[in-house]
Amino acid sequence: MNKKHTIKDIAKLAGVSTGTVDRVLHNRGRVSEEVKTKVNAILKEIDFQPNIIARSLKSNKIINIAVLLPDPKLDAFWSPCLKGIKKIQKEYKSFNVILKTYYFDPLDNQSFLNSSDLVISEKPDAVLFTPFFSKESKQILHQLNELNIVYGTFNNPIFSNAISNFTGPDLYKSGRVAARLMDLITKDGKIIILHIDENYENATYMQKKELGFRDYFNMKDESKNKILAYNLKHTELEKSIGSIFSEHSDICGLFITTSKAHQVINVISDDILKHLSIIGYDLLEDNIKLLKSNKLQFLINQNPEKMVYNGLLQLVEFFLIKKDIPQTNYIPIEIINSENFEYYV
Amino acid sequence: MNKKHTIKDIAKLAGVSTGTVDRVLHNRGRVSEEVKTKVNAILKEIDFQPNIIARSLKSNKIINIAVLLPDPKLDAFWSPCLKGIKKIQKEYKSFNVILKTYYFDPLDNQSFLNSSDLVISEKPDAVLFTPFFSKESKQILHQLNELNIVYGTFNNPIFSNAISNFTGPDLYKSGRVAARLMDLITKDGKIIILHIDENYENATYMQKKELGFRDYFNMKDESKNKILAYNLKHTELEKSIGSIFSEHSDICGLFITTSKAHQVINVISDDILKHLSIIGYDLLEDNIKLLKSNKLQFLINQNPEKMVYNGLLQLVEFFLIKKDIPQTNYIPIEIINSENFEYYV
DNA sequence: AAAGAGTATGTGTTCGAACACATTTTTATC
DNA sequence: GATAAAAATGTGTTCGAACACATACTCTTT
Repeated sequence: MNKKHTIKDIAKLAGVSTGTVDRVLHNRGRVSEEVKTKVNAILKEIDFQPNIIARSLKSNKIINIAVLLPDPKLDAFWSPCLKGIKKIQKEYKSFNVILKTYYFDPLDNQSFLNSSDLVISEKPDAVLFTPFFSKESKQILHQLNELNIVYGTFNNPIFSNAISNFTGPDLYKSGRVAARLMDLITKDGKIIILHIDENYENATYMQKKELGFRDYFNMKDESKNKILAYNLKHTELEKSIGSIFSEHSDICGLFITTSKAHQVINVISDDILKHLSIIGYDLLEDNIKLLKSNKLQFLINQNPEKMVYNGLLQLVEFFLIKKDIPQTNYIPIEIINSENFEYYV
Repeated sequence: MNKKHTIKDIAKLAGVSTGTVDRVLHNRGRVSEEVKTKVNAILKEIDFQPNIIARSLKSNKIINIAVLLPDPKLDAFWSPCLKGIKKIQKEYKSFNVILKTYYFDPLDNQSFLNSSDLVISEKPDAVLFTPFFSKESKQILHQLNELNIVYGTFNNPIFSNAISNFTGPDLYKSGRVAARLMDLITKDGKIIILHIDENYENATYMQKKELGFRDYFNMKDESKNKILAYNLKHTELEKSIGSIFSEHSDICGLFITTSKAHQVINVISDDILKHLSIIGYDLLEDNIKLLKSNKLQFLINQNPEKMVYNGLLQLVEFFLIKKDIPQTNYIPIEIINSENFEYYV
């Protein structure tokens, strides 16, 4: 009953030739309304799924997809992305899918534009990119739309009313997950939220994490904790952290909204650390070391590999099986502690 | 440069026909040593990778895979497995992969044997099954080996020296993950490990979780907690739990090693619950309710869907691309709290 | 040297969908 | 109603690998 149907079967059922079925399937050429309706009815009835194998064997179309992301050499957070790219490449090689990777300097918005120009000049069929700098990203989106290039974005959302596609974490939820963890592992005292980043746009979406974090605590009846937030530059970390701790004596928790927890912890003395609960982001080697030595209690994994993998999968399936590309595709917010990190690296 | 080569190219290069190339590739029929060497040299030189698309289009071999697991209607833990099965089915339908699911009663080892007999009588190419009852499972393994049926096991390991394949959690690690969580959310007091299950074999591997859990605490310098373990039957839960709590006054944490946390929590009064930290397993509806209402702090997700998906993937890839089947394939130990569960259900 | 067996190699069809091309049917125009 | 143009539909080839079948070549054996 789960028999595979072919266009031949459908042709027979509809009393037409395979060519006509093909025309109906692809809205190619002309078919009389009457026949069209009949074939479509049959297609629907038996839920016809064309054999992708045969399809991609025949069509020698090559699907070129470009991936644009910050250079992993400049920020280690991005290096797991390469695994996701390789995985897709391997799985879809026989389907004539070709991926090409382009980097930019995450501290330099001109470099972002240059790389995107290069991407666009090569006229790929689709582009997956990190909308790292929001103003420039909107510019790129505009170009891609003009040229009818399919695209997806990943890692951070971009606030644009242009119809977009995004694969990544729900930042608000991410903050709530951290808050729940923090709530469970701290007693009374102040909790400090630290945003460490000099990129303004980046800071914008860090705010979402903060909002989620605060909301969790606000929604609780008892407010055992007072929550304060700071924006710090990583170049002045030691000084800033020092002054925060001298100003507040009863800090019980730190929530670091970026992958830079290791930089923060490095400038805090062990004496103080002993009484602190710290939650950070991302499985960088330096962060994992701290997890192992119990200086850091939890990491939240944004899973860059999965982001890229899922993002690319959507694009690939759009071409291969004409699957719609969803507006947003949230990936799981993964809680990591000292005992389960190895499954995620 | 990364040009795709076909057997036709190779035939031309070697000055033979495609039929001969085919014979060399598959060691089928007879080919003179001379030609064989020559063709092999060319195959190696250009690193020939046959087009799996074309291969599976042509080969009308149907790959029949049977999946044997407890009836989800009798134990809800198993129902996510069906999603994993459907996913593989959909992805590999065009590759002529056909899956068939068989159930057994998890409380009845005869039913397990009956179902496995049925599976074997249908002579599938491969079988993925839960070795739920260990003695019977060894018997099944033996039969499968005799009949040269490829197989994989999932969910729980089976302790047999027969070469096997297992997809599932590292139970020891799972215990450690729980222990780390428990350590962070409890202060001084007793921690109770509860095994709830009437199946002896099942209990055997629950021991592994207990060992991991205990080891974590043993390896710490300070031993703030005393750990006790009990085996309970779910039919006598109320009585047993009652007597445990009347015997020990300073219980601060419960670690329930099965998916039955909801049953335990239901027989504990809210007054007592308020001072308890509880960690359980698996995202059953009843458990999630408790997570939401904060009566349960953490759940560890064994991700039945992923177990089945990964297990089946290994079998499918064995047939499709002759990929070796690994001995063990541990899946991530996922930490779930009230804020991130929705990504996993 | 012819017949036959065994070995080595070549050819042709197939899988299902895509698409170019061929053919038939309908419609418009005089 | 003949003819051309346009519309509708049918047929045949192709993608790359698998495999059945056909053919060619080699070596015995009489």
